Amino acid sequence: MLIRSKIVKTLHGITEKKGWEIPLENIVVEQPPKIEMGDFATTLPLALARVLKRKPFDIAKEIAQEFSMEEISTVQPLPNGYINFFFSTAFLFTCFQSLLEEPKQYISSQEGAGKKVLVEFVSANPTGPLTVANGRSAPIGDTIANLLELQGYQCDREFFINDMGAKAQKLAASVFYYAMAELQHPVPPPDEMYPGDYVQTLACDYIQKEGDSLLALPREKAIELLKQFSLSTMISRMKEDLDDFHIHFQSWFPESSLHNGYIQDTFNRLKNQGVVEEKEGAYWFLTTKFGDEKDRVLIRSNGLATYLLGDIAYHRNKLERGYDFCVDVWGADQSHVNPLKWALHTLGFCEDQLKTVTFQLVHLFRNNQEVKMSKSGGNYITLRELLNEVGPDVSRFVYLSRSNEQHLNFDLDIAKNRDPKSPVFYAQYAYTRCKGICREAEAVNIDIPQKWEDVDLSLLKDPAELQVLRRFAIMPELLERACSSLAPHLVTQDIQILANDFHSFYENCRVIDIDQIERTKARLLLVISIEKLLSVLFSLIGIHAPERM
RNA sequence: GUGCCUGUAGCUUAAUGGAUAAAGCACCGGCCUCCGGAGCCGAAGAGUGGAGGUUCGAAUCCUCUCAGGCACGCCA
Repeated sequence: MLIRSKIVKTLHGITEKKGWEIPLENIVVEQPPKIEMGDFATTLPLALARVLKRKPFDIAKEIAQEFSMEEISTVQPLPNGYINFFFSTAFLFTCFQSLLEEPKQYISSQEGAGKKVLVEFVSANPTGPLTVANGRSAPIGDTIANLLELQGYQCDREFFINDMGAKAQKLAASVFYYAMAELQHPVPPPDEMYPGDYVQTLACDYIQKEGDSLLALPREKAIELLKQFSLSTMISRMKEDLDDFHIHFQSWFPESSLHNGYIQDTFNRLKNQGVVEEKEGAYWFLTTKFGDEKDRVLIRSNGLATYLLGDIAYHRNKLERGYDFCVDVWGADQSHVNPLKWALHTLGFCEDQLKTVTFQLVHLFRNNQEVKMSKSGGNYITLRELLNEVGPDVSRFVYLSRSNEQHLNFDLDIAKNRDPKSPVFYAQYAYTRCKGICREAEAVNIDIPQKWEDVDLSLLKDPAELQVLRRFAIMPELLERACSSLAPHLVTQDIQILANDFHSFYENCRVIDIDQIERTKARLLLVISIEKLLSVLFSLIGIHAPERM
């Protein structure tokens, strides 16, 4: 059990014993704003003051007297009504030892044991390349999945391929136009030409592979073949991009696989629940019943399913595959969350089974100028260009440096050229320094301890050393919070503060000192632990841990 | 016009309704005879766009307002 929940329970026990009525969930235990204020604090006396009509300080003193936990050495009631808690040295050493033995297990929990989760992200339309805008979804979804796995969930990553839409059709028609022109049999251009140079390239690639075989086919058949070719080409390119971004999906789920009656069946179920009505030749989902401003079309008057119906069917399918819940990572331009939730509710699912994470747009800056992008105008920067320019580590770190709901300003000049202003170097440098210290220790023939039994931990008593130990102790709580709030950017923050603690320790405590060999060993063990913890945290956000820089 | 998101130090950003709003960058002042100075320590700098309200307590919740972004198709 996490230490914070333990403190809450202990406090609740005291209130029960005293006959003070306060629900467990109203007991606030939080990290104080400043390190001098301890490792945890509670505002319980403030909450009780009004009910009991007593001074907060008196209540605080009374609670402090009753409070006893082996992990807590000092319980400090304060005149303003707070109670501060300080970890005991024994607890700090216990955490240190667990971290050293199994770093990943140390920061994980069994919260989600036995539960299956599907994280769906990116799912970009396969009619164009991944861009820096929809690319933001990739590290967010991947890190959320990593965090869920850390909390014990069995987690799969899935990419939904929208291969049945009008956009795919439009792309195919444009490719057809270019292909026929290339084959000296020009046809009139489609009403709407798909933008982007890659469209014409697709036509040429097809001809290179298949020759002039298109000419022998009827128009519809030719367009269909070009569609298959174009989509599979774009998808394999996206796979390559994501691969270089160190992101791997367990499954790539094509919408077409639902077009075997499953979508129709989903529609019938909704209809049977009385939330569908025929109007003007189309079938509408009566979302106004749920408070929507207007109803939504499910089946168009031409008989084709809308994107919404397809997505409803897809989510039904996901939940029927046995996942306890789904996490969807969506761009802010996706606006059908509520209709989707209402539909799932109508189909008998619980609304909590769909958790959506919305992220805002990305603004790119170069030379202090915003780089304007517009996908419909065919003017955008691809994820591939970003990867080539700044590399996957910096890209992932910057993508995760703001909360999802904030617009992200991505400064290419700072990100590239290994500019030290980029926070990723601060963190990776900490890791490199750890490695450097170990190399130095070996160079002067000091045996590097591997187990805590080999050293005298009580030699670690400098404030900077204790600060690192306290950070170790709190780390599982920080990650639990990042996971439960589906906020991957908190991990980059946790990395920053740990790196900061390490750099301070490094400046204040010289590790290698041949005149104090026992203390050197204790400090080396601390360095090794930091290195291990950083390495696990880096893997959570998918960045590399460099031995040297 | 309607809906959603966002306005915090010169800049980029933190802050599960709680303590004197926290960091980094830039600026200023210190720190390498010693494990990588891509670092550390210190100083200065905001009362959270504005106005009300709820609360013992608000950057956080509510109302109004100003500013920016996105979405508002029988597109996906």
